[in-house]
Amino acid sequence: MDWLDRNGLTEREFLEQYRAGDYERPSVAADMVIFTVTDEEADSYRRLPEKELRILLIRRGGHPFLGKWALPGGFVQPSETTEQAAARELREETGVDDVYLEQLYTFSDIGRDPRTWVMSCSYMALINSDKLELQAGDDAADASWFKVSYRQLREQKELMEDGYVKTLEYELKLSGEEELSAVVARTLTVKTTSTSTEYKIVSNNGLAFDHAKIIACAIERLRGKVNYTDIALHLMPKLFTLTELQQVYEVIMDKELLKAAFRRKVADLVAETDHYTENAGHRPSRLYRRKLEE
Amino acid sequence: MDWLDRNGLTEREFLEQYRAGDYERPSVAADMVIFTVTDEEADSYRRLPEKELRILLIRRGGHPFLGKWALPGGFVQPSETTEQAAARELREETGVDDVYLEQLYTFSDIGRDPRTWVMSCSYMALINSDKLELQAGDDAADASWFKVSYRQLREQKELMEDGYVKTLEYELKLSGEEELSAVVARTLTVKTTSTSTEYKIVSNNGLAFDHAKIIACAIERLRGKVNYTDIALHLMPKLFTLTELQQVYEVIMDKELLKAAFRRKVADLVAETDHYTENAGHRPSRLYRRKLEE
DNA sequence: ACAATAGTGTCTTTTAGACAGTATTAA
DNA sequence: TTAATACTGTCTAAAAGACACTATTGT
Repeated sequence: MDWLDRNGLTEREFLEQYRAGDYERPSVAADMVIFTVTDEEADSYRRLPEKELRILLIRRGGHPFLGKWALPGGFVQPSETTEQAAARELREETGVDDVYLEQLYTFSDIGRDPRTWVMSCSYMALINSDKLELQAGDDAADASWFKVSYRQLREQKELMEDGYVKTLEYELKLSGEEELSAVVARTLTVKTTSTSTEYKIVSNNGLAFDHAKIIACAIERLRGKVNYTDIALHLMPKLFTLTELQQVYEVIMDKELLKAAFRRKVADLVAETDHYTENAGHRPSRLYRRKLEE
Repeated sequence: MDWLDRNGLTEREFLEQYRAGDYERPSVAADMVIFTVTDEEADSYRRLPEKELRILLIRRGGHPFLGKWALPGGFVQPSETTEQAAARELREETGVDDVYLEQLYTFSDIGRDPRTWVMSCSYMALINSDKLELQAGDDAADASWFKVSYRQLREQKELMEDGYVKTLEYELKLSGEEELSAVVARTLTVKTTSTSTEYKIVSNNGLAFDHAKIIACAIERLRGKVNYTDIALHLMPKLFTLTELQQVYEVIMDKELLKAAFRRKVADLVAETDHYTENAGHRPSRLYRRKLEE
């Protein structure tokens, strides 16, 4: 059936004569928060190394934000989806393919890019330290992994006639080649009729664009999902001990967990192997792998 | 400090001479899944009316997809964020303002709009039946509320060398002025190294563009959040009974709940009032309102 | 021997599920 | 009186939190 529109055109005829209007269009970038977990140097030969949560940043070589650190990313091409663009950037930046990738949020504040109208469709990637090794031969001029810390600083609640406004301030600290920091405020406006959340960058030291917001968004998503999905297992190497897995949960949540309860909880996310750690300076530990079934 | 780039320009100079490149840019639309809950007619004077979950669709008056039903939405202007665009569309379509609004996902499949390169930044809005009343005087030519049903049809698991692929098919049925239906498949690819999810429209009867996917995404978000947030309360009028609230949870989850457990669970999301239902043909019920604190 | 981690057992507390029983209204 | 919903109490089962105890290694 070929329906005619008010000009008497079929759909095919309409599409043939269609020309994109002259109205302005935004550029759309795919920006990525790439997480990994690395080992800190151990204090003593007996002690286990501590885990660190790290993200990849790239020092900007041109204006705007020359010299500041930005998330890896780039503009989406007409021949690809935002997800494909993110995967492409990931490959270009880290040489890594086939990893966990999840869309986070699309940021579109006006003026977020001083050059022109640019939206950022942001993604989170999780890669494990195994894959990180390969990345030795990357050509990214000034890319570097930064240790992440994200802590609540302040909480404030202001009552209104019709509800209240709650402001939570978080401090984001990134330690690596330089020390970067930012304060991001999450404002929760609760009214009888509606609820809305807004993120704002309160202060920013060394990060480009609104990337502090994007990083905060990624950490919150990661923290939220860790407790009810197997997402954290994408940060683990092929074989790992349950203690290592617990350390990863702890570094993500920034909170200590009880061993027995933790093991019960992850029991059906992992499968045991017959391998053990060796030469650890203490009792060997069974190695596990991610369980696919279930 | 004014850093110079490799061409010896300060940031201000750079921005002054900057001109957006000639590369192609996408149009970005903000499309909305607007949910509300309405009462079905009661069978008997004693019986409570059943609740229905409904979304707003608009019949397309021009190509492409002439005559098909589409989500309310429109292109984002350079002077607004995607969220502002969504709020503007919502106001235009329903006359309603100040409601719960949440960004869902940005869809960017190539060819999703046959006219040109268009991404859709999708939003979910929840409005209560109180506000719906006002909407009488809307001028939307062919807008109509459709009852939503979304049920799993089939589950299939295919083992691979390196993991498995699980396909879940859901049937989306929309009943209103017409009967629309679509089957959306969620494909979960689980490999040792990565996990990814993909949505695909298997069949589609009466919906425009990839909107079946967007609606499926919205329902899944709504279902996911109902159990651990107070999101469902945004679908309730100012005053409501706990049974009504339970009906709303049930119609969202498409699942019956036990009364005692339900009441315990929502106990600290609501505040009791001194009002009661009247003339119900049975024992009156206490009316509650959404609790803002906590 | 000992310093460290590995791993398990069990008690308590909290939360969820199940179901039955009593209460109250309009017609 | 009756057909309906309103509301509460209590038992059980499952999950989470807390902590203590035993086990095993390399130096």
